[in-house]
Amino acid sequence: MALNGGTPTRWADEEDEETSPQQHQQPPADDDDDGPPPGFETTRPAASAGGADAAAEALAGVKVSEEPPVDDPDLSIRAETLVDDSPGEVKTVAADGASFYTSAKTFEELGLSQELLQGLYTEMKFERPSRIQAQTLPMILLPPFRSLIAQAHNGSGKTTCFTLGMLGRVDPQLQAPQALCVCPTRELVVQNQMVLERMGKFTGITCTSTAAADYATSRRTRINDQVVIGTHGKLRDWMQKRVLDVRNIRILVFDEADEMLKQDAFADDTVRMIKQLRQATPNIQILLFSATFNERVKRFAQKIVPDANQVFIPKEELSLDVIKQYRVLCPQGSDKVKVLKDMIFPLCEKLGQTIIFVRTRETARSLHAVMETEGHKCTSIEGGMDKQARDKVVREFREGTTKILISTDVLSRGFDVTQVTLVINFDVPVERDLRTPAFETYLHRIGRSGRFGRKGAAFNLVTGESERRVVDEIQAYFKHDIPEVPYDDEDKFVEVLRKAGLTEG
DNA sequence: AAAAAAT
Repeated sequence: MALNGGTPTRWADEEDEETSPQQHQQPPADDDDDGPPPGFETTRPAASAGGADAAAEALAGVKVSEEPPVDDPDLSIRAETLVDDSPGEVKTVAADGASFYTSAKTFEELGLSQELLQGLYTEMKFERPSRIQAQTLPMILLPPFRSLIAQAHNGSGKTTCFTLGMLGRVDPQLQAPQALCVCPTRELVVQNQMVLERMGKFTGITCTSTAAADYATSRRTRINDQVVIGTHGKLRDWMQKRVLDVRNIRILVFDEADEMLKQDAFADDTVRMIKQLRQATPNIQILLFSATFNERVKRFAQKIVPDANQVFIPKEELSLDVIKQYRVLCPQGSDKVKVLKDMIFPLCEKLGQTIIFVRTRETARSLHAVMETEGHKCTSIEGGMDKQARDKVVREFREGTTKILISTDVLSRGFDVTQVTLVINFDVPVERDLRTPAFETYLHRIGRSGRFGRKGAAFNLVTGESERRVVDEIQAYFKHDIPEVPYDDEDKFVEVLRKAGLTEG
């Protein structure tokens, strides 16, 4: 592969329109093998992570004194951090150890265009930055436009951070791709494009995506849109075919970044894409956003983007308290279906919308079939379906035409439908070995409910010893109680749902 | 064995 970095490739002859006064160092090309598997475990800690654990703990109690509009628990900042005496401000020392950032109390402080501010206020109806936005937007939008690894809770406004980041950094006069956003699923691509186009409504900035039909057929068309959003397979294809010209890309975003850096095929593509873009633009700004970064992925991210500012949340504060979580012990597998039929479906009209997560595509199909034959109306989605069918199912669910959606983990991350109040884990989330709990997946799944501080509940349907242990381990990991609800007691179900705030009476 | 791509 030409990408293998034995020699530090720097195309100094390439035009460099970067306004940043600070030339970033080329990341030390230390045995920079492709992909995570070999060099992964032996990674040295990133510079800024040295002693950061202690620092993070010391700072766990730091609060921004002014209440943000979104109820977002404490963030700890994994770069060196100090707190200014003046109220309402958090000053964060940047990864270079010299400059610092002050959290933004208003959107006005961020040097945004009038058109962009108008989009925020009139189209998005935002008033002030949420907590994660206040902290990260200055890092993203103000010189020297450093890279950023940021963790924030589900439903706390991450999308706004990177969407605004992209819009804010695009030069509206330059008709060429300048911002690139990579997502793990088609559904997220569509969703992010919708958000970006709303927010940028008055800016004239154009956006296309791999889910948009225009480019899907005509391969030779060159993309002129300033923002490009896509899944990585198709993006790589576009880059190879030179449909997508990367020479002007100044900001590269990975949504659900920990997923994109996992040791699957994703990671390889992600690392390659970063290397390729760095060759074109050495000081490209890279943003890695997710609600979850386990320790391994975190270290890998720090290696891939070593000069990044970093914002992380302690594990204990990750589990969202607003989402009430329960376990339902079902003696037989068939009792899970009974719970759906007897408890969930009859109540669904009062519940808002429900997503039922299953482990395999086959279960999604068969469970859907079973419910339909019994006269229970619902839809299902899995990655094996054709694109039009997927789009249709999602569209109907967003419109509220359908109330109950059966899904594989294709929708476990990022999918944002405000009306979802209930999540059912028909199968508890497990890793590939089918025994290890998939902690991150669990958090993302239940995070489909309780968006932006609204009510939410999650039921884990449990059959057998192995599933019970998985729930126990999830409970212990997040230090969050997952009490039992009897599978055949309708009154208890109603009571629990009422307590979770989902029904009135 | 979920997911992504395209032939």
